[in-house]
Amino acid sequence: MSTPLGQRHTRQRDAILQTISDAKGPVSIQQILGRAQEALGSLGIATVYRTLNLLLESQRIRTIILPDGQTCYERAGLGHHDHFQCRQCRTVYDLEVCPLHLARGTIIPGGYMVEDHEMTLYGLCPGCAEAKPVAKGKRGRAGKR
Amino acid sequence: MSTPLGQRHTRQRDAILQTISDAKGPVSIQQILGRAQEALGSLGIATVYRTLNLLLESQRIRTIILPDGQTCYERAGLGHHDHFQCRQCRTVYDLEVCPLHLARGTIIPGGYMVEDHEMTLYGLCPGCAEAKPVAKGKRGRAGKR
DNA sequence: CTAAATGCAAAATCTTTGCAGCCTC
DNA sequence: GAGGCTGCAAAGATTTTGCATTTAG
Repeated sequence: MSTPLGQRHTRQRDAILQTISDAKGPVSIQQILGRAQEALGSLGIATVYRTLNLLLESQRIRTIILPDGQTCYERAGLGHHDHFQCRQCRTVYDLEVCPLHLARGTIIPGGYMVEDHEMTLYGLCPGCAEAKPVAKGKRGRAGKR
Repeated sequence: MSTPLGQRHTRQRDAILQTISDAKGPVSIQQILGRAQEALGSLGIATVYRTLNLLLESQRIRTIILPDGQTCYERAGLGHHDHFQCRQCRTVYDLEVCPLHLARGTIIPGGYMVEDHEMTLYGLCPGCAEAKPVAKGKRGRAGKR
């Protein structure tokens, strides 16, 4: 009861938190498992789940559930931000600016008083937009088959 | 190949689709099961899942996964709309107007080209706002979260 | 050396599937 | 009356938990 939880520093926890911190947006459990396994050589899925729950309890990470149902995790304390998922590479990014201009407390049509929101935007990320430069005129079908 | 799927009309399917149609927003499987059971007396959860999948395949309903992970269903063909969940009664409503003013194709800071979005707003619905008329001067439980 | 952490496998959830009997058409 | 539909229970899939062994401090 006195000691602030006898948490120990292990390679596994290190790798898991590092994986989340290194990402530029929310990452899924499978991504965490895969990337951390690369760094460790081996890692059990149960350890990942347990570690994530520990990190959640200690408020070091946050759960993000995307509209497609994918459960992801990201560092906590980043403040409000929306997410962007690229339709091409499927990567999820954190957005720096919130495109919704709606003051907290605003009442919108229907009589709803808005306090907060969660949003995921979809489209093309810079990398994919560059790799696939619009397909307006010609060969939009760049060597796909 | 000629008949449009030998689908039959049953009390169960009727009740399930009716439940979804009657709702003013997305409803969860448990809500569907509960409400349809009230109307039918009995109903197996497997039938609900099977019926929902049928309705999904025939594009009569659509799946909505809320940021809290809850999987809900709503009638299809309603066009783009965002959702609003009341913090008080937890009900999810369809919004008639989209509060995000962002033209399709707009490139936002970070270089992301936005095509679409999914958003859930949170706050107080009219009913709950009325039942709980602000708590400004009085025992305001300020800074709750 | 002691207690916490890991990893495996079993348990708990949620969703899908197999099958026998029921009910539309 | 035939074949689709329902309901139960078993099978899958995902996440959590129990326990023996390993490991941090």
